Amino acid sequence: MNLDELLNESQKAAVEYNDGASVIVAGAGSGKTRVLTYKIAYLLEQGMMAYNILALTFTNKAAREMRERIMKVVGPSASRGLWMGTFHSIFSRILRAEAEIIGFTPQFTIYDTADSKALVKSIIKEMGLDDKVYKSGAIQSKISNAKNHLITPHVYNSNIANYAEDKRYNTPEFGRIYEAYCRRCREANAMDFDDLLVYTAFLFKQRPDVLARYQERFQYILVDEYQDTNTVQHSIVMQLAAKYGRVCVVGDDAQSIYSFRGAEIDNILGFQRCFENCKLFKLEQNYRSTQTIVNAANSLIAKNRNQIPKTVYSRLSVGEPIEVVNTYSDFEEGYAVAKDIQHVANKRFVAYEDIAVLYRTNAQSRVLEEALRKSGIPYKIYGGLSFYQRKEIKDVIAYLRLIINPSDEEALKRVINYPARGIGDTTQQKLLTVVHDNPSVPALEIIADPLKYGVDVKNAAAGKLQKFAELINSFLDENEQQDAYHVAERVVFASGIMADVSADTSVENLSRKENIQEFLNAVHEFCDQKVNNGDNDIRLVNFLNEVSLITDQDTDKPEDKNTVTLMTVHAAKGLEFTNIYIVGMEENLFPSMMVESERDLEEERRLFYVAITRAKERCMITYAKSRFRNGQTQFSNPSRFLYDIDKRYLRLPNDASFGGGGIVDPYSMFDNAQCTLHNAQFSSRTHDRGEGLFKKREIIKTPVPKQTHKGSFKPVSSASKAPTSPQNVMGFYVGERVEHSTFGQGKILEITGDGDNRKARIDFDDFGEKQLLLKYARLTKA
DNA sequence: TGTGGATGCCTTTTT
DNA sequence: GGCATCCACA
Repeated sequence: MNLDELLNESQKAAVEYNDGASVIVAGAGSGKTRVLTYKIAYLLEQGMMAYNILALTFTNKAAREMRERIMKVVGPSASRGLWMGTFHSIFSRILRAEAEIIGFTPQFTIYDTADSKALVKSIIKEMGLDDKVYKSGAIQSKISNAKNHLITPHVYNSNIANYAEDKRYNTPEFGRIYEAYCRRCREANAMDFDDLLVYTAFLFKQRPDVLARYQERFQYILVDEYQDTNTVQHSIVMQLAAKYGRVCVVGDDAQSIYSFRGAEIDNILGFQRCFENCKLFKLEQNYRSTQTIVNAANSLIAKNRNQIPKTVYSRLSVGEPIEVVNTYSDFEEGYAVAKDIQHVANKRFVAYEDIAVLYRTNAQSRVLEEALRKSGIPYKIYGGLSFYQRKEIKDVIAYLRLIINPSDEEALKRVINYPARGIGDTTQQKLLTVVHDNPSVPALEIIADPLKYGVDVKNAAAGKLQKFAELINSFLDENEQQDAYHVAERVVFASGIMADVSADTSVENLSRKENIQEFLNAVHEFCDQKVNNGDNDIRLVNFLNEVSLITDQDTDKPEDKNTVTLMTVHAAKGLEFTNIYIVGMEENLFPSMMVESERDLEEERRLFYVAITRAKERCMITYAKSRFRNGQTQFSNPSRFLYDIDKRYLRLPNDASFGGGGIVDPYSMFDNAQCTLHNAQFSSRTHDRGEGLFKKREIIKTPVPKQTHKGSFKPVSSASKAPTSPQNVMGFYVGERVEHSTFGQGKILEITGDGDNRKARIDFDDFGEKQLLLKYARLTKA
């Protein structure tokens, strides 16, 4: 391995320094994975054993790809035993090995977010709290947030300030919910995603002997995407590296976009201070994008105050400017993108798979999808429901979970009456009360003989419970004898799931059946692969351990090849495409409406930075004047971020109009003529191109009669065509003649109110003056 | 106990 | 607009 031939100067320096701690700040497209790969290869070459190296990533996909690359460089045998995986998978492995120390069994279940929410919900219900005030989703994320900051229920409840704060927000019982939640997880022998990290951190903290073992084991620690680590992850890395200090973290503060999940950008910003003589390496040469794209992205991110100074540069061709396109509506935006895709595909011979359309929110995908479909462009949408989140798959998995961990209450609740076996809510409630009152008795034992344990049910219900217990027990027996595939197959048929799914032959049910079949195939494949690798331990428990941490990102299917990719900007991180389209570049969408602080805004800007830097050769940015959102047409201004990019790198929709400090789009003339109303009522908000432009909440909500919307917004035939006249979409103005379905024609005398409360006083020819709420009036222009 | 129409909500989401 | 959830009923 000759590093001189493989790496540039700074990459090589970063690879070769291994005496102590280091941070590698890797700009977008600077060969970060390459450096990590060769660093590990280099360590192996220097004589370090593979099993002494720990490499942590955030996704299974990243881990797998890096493992494959390392295997190619050093060969399979040298890389065998490498500890490479996600934080969650590595630490769940450690926790299973040490489970008894922290009061779990090695078969503990991993609750996904849906399980956590369901548990929170039942706790709220059992505590007799109002679920309108205590929303399970919000409570669950607050619990997650507390855990991410290593705040246990005990610590939380010892701080009176927390209680005062919760009281102020009308949720004084949060602390008790949190405590109950942790207790119930424990009783169910279950950990949520956060617990996998939290328990690891606490285990190391409380048991120096255990920590010492792992410190010896992991002689060298590498962490990818360090800008995305949260407090717990940082704490674990610190503890493991404390003894030898041989740790290397890699990341890019400019691409930190997960603070809403607890990621702390300060972890990477301040990492150097955590170790004495910590070396800092910067990878600044971008090998992905044209100079124009890199420069444009730099000029954007320069507007952020909080960052590690660096100069990313490209030595590839200058390339063409980023094209900024505005359209009247979101529909036309979709067609503008589709038209351009056809252009680059036909004229420049760019393959569809080298093209991606990126958006801020998943909700934007629908319109784009429609435009691409009607234009005959093959596409694939990332995100949405993953295979393992589908109801029928979760049902099957719940049975499997119950087999491995009969205390798993969320799984029990899911399957006890699915398929329907006459065990209704009341019976379940009565049963669960007794289960909770007897934490030392296995739930299955109570189900098998409910009357003996005082479950307050009739004989008929007791019999149904008994039968259910027998079913599960027969699965347990099967699991003693058989491999994962045979158990899963037996469950699918004997539980009645297959019969239920086969019962009706509607289209959606057909796919449910296929999904279950596909799931069985996946179990089979898992077993095959293990056996092929010489590992004959193909018990269900092994399959389940893997499956609970798997996501859809990991399942790339061959039939998805050569299609345009549609995804959120978040999902695009780490990927690259020849052509990138960034759509919906509007105020209140990108940056998001939810932005509340300078910090939030900087994160949105980084998100935009991530989006731009996905492009290798060409990037197009679009924004629409009107957009159908949450059932309403909303109007918005171009994103402030467009003004952050040095305009030397942009091709603007109307160059002449750009100089004055704001993008004035061609439709604004039209706008002024039609929207006297807006001028009169919102002049300070909509037409002030100065500071007012960037104020929050500047969307004008225009109630639109539903039918009319569809008719008037269908794009004509091609996207380039001038926009169709938006008849009754934009709102109405004083003096205008209108028509009402009951009152006939009339003239608007006055318009008052805001948003949904907007009213019009109308003088009808035949009915005289009436005051109508625009929201309901269904007026059309006469 | 299961269903259906009304009601409410709504960013991003590596595990 | 779309989806999940909930209460009212059969």
